[in-house]
Amino acid sequence: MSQHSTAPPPTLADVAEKAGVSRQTVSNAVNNPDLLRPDTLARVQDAIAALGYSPNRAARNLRTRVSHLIGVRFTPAEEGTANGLMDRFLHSLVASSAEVGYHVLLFADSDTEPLQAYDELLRSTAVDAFVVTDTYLGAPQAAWLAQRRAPFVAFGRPWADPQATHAWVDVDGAAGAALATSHLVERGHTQIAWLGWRKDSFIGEDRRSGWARVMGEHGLPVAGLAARAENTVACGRASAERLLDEAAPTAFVCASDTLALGVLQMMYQRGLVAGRDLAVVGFDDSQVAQVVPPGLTSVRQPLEQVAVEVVKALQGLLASPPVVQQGVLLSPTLALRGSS
Amino acid sequence: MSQHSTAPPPTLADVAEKAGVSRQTVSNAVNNPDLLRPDTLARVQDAIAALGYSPNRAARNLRTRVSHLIGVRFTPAEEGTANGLMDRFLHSLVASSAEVGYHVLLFADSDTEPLQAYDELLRSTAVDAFVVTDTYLGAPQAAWLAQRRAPFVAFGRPWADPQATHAWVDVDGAAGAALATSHLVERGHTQIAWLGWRKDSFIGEDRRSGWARVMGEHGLPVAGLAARAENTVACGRASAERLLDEAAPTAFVCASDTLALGVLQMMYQRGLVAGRDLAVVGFDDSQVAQVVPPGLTSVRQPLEQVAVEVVKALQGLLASPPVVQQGVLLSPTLALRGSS
DNA sequence: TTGAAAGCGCTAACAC
DNA sequence: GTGTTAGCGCTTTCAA
Repeated sequence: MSQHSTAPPPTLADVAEKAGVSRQTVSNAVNNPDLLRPDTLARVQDAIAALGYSPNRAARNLRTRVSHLIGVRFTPAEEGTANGLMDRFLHSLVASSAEVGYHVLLFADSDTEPLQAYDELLRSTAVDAFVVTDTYLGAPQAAWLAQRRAPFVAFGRPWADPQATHAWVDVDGAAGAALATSHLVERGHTQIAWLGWRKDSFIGEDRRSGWARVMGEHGLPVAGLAARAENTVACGRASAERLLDEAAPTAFVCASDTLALGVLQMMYQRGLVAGRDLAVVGFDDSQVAQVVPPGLTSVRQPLEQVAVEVVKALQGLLASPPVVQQGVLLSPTLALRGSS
Repeated sequence: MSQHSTAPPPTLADVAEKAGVSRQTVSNAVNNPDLLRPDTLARVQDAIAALGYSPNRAARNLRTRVSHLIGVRFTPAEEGTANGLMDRFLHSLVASSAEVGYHVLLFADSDTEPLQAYDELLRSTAVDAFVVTDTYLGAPQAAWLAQRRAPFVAFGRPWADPQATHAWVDVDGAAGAALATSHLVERGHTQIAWLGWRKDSFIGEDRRSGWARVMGEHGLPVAGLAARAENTVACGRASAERLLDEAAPTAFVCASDTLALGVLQMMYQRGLVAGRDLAVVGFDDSQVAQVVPPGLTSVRQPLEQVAVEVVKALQGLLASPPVVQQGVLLSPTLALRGSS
C-alpha cells in the first residue's frame, strides 16, 4: 500500500523469493505458464500480484532483442486545411497494436536529413518496425527502409514503384470517387465536375479515375469538367470559380475535403447554397465535413480497418520466419450530409 | 554499404576493437567526450561513423534506469466536433521533447480500468514520466500519479484540487474569452451573448468569467445573455436559437469552436450571414474555424509554447535532485476571421 | 517440472 | 586519460 517515493520496482528475484521458487520459474510463470504445475503457478501468481510485479522492459528487450515498440513519424494536420486523417488513424493504430502488446513511439524527423530519425531508431534498436504514412510521390522512406531490410508497413500503395515488395495497406480512392459520383448521378445530376490535385499526384489521378469511369458508364460528358488544384482552400475556391463559370456543373466531386471547402467558400461568396443550388462531395470525412453547415457529404476511409490490417501485417513481418503479406486494399464508404 | 538482412547492429565492443581502445573509452566518447584526448576521441568517432554505431537503447536503459520515453495517453478528436487540440499539441510535444533526447510513447487506456495502463507502464519502467492532458473535473490520473509519486506534468490546471503540488502548464481561458469579448466591444457590439458549457465545468466557468468581466468593465448587460450547453454542435445550435429569440444578441462568444459551429448552423438555417447579421467568436482555432466560410474568429491556444513549457517542467522533474516547477499559465491570442 | 549458469550491451566505480 | 571489473533484470540454454 504505502510505497516509498523512490522504492525500486520489484524484480523477478523478489517474486521468486516471496514465492519460494527460482527466478526461472517466475519467468516461466509469466511467459510459459503451461510449463508449471498448477499449484506452483498459483503461488507465483499470488506473489506477483502481492508485489505488483511487472517485468522490466529494458531488461526484457535487451535479452529478447525485441522492443515491442513501433515507430511512427508524426506529421500534424496542416493548418488551414481540412485534413485530419492522421489523428484518427493514429488512434486506431494505438488501439490495434495495444491488443498485440505493442506501443507506438512517435518521432519527428530532423529538419536536415529526413531519414536520419529512422536510421537512428533502427540502429539503436529502439523500435521493432515502422509504420510509414507518406507514400506520395517522392517520399523516400519506403524505398529506403526496404533497402535496409527494415520491417515496416506502409499506409498507402507504393505508387512510384509498383514492383515494390513490401507490405502495404491502402484505401481504394477510385472506388471512393466512384461512390461519390454514382450518388450524384442517382440524385439526377448530369453535369458533374471533378476538382482534383495536380497531375503528378498518383493518389489524385486514382481518385479522378473513379469519377471518370462512372461518368463514362452513364454516358455523361467529362470534357471541360475537370480541374486540378493545389490542396488548399484558396486554390480550391479559385478552381471552383473557373469551373462554374466555364462549364456550369451542377455538382462537384472533390479529391479532398479541403478542396470541397474551397467550393463551399466560392458558393458562400456568390450567395449559393450547398445542397440546393449545387451539390458538393468531399473526401476524407474530416471534422470539418461533419460540422460545416449544412454538412458536407464525404468519402470516408475505414481507418480503423486500415489500422487492424497494418497491425496484422506487422505481426507477420515480426514473426519467425517473417511473412510478408503483400498489399491490402480496403473500400471506403460515403457519409451522406446536406451538401448533396 | 551492402548490409546483410539480419546482420546485428554493431556494439560498443565492435567500435572499441576497430578503434583499438577499450569499451569504456568508447562509452566515454559518446557520453563524456571531454574526458578523452582529442586524438583518441577523433579515432573513436571515426570508428563510430564507419560502423554506423548507435548505442543499444535497451542496454543503456537497463543500466541507467532511464528510458528517455514519455508516456501520453492518446485521445483522438471526437467525431462530429471541432476539437483538434490533441493533434497540434502532440506534434509540438514530439518536437520539443526530441530536442532534449526524448521520444513520446502513445498508449490507449484499457476500457476496463482507466488507470491500469499508467500503472503497467510505470511498473515496467517503460517510461520515465507522463504528460497528462485530461484535467477536467473527475479525471483521476493526476491525483493517482501524484500519490504514486510518479513524475508527470499536466496540461491543464488541477481545477478540482487547488492544493495539488504537481507541475502543470495551462492556457488562460478567462483571458481568451476576455480577448474575444473586447474585440466584439471594439466592433461596436453591446449585446454580446456567452455560449458556454455546463456549470460544473471548471474550464467553462473560467472562460465565462472572462466574458463577464469585460462586459462588466464596459457597463454592458449580461443578464439573460448567457447559455450553457453540452459540447456538441446540436446543443450549441439549440442554445443559440433560444438565446437569439429571447435576448436578441448581436454577437456570440463561445466556449469552443464546436459550440460556435452550432451558432453558424443556426444562422444557416435562418438565412443569416456570419460577420454581417451576427458576429461569432469560437475557442481553440480548430481547422474548422480556419476553413469554414467566412472564417470563424477564434481564440488560439499557444500549444507550441505549452509543449515547450511542459518539456521544461519534465526536465526539472527528471533532474537530480528533482525540481518541481509549479504552474505556468500562458496567454492565448485571437485569430481574426470573417465571422466577426 | 524446476533450478543453475551464462550473457544480452551498456555504464558506474574504481584502478592504473 | 584509459582500462578493468561488476552488474542492471531478464530469458535462453542445459542439467537435475
